[in-house]
Amino acid sequence: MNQNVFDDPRITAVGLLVEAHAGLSARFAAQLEEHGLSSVEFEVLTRLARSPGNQLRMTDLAAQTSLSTSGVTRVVDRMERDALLCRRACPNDRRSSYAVVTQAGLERLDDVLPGHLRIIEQWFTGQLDPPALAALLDGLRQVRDAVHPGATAGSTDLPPHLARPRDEDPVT
Amino acid sequence: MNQNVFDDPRITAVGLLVEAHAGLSARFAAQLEEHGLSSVEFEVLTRLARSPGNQLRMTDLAAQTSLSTSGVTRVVDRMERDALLCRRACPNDRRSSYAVVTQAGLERLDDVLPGHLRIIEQWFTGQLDPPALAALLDGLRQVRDAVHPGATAGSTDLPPHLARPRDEDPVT
DNA sequence: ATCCAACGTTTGCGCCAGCAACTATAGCTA
DNA sequence: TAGCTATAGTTGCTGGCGCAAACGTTGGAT
Repeated sequence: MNQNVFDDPRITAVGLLVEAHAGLSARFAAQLEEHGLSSVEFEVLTRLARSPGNQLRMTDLAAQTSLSTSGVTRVVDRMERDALLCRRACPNDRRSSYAVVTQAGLERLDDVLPGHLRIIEQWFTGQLDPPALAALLDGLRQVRDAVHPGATAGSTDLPPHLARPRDEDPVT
Repeated sequence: MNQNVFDDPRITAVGLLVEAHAGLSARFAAQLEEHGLSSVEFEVLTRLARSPGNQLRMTDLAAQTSLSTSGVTRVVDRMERDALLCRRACPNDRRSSYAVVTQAGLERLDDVLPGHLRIIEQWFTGQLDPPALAALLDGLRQVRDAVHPGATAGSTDLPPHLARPRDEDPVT
């Protein structure tokens, strides 16, 4: 085993990405926990809250998160028990059901988001001057586009899966 | 709920980091699986292989990975069963034991590393021209140094799994 | 020498997630 | 209409992991 392999700049690069991600994720999780949310639950809340009618079908929710459909079933179970969202039958397709954020869920999100944004700024975006941040984000975007097929979409936000015009009623 | 919140550039930035990381991780996992390794096992192998004597104490291994000590116990159990490493009593401290990579473990690593490096180059470092890559890595390093608990020692009280006052990370 | 607090590791338990099997519905084809 | 296949969601099972308790060990204090 050649020791120098581990000094390969490619290994170093991956290490930086992984550690930056892990460090940020840990900070997020710590703040979310103060509000009684897991990272997954937070992601579910945001995905729903930004969707038309504050709702998504279970399958679409699974596609927008890193969860399988069975994982979504169980997260939604827990969050429904905690009154953060509720299931609603789909009128057109009796196989489907929507997960809909409740008022309590939206309020929880309102509680969490300011601190969440503050953390991003404190530990991530605020760590670099604007040109350096822009360069970082350009690089990340290029890697993301390469590695995440289907993530193209508008240059807008997280959900690459907006390219999933699954159902109708475009509210916003 | 204000819809514009989700278009906040800070949210976008985090989304890019998370998706780039998730995409790369998925590629890594796919290749590792071809060689019968999980990501955690690969990390354990690399951490041990680059340590003096190809060995680390369980606690130190836990500090260098994202695992708790109990997690390390179990991953070492599995890898010992698969003959990728073995435990060895610490002569100076009978509480401690070393995890030592076996020849088979080193060979497995040799099998995996070329493809691993190829994947990094194909989907990450090779996606950008050298100056852009340097800028990306500089940015990541700055964020890493900020969020990395070891680098910000003494400033905050962190959850136990974040508090890693050790020399954990010879990677970068 | 004894005590005791801290340490290293393992183990019991519970949570969470994925896979695959299952049920129910939808939609096409003839 | 009947039949076949694809789809949406849930559930049984399993494995991985963290927390906290347990156990042995260490090293310092008295």
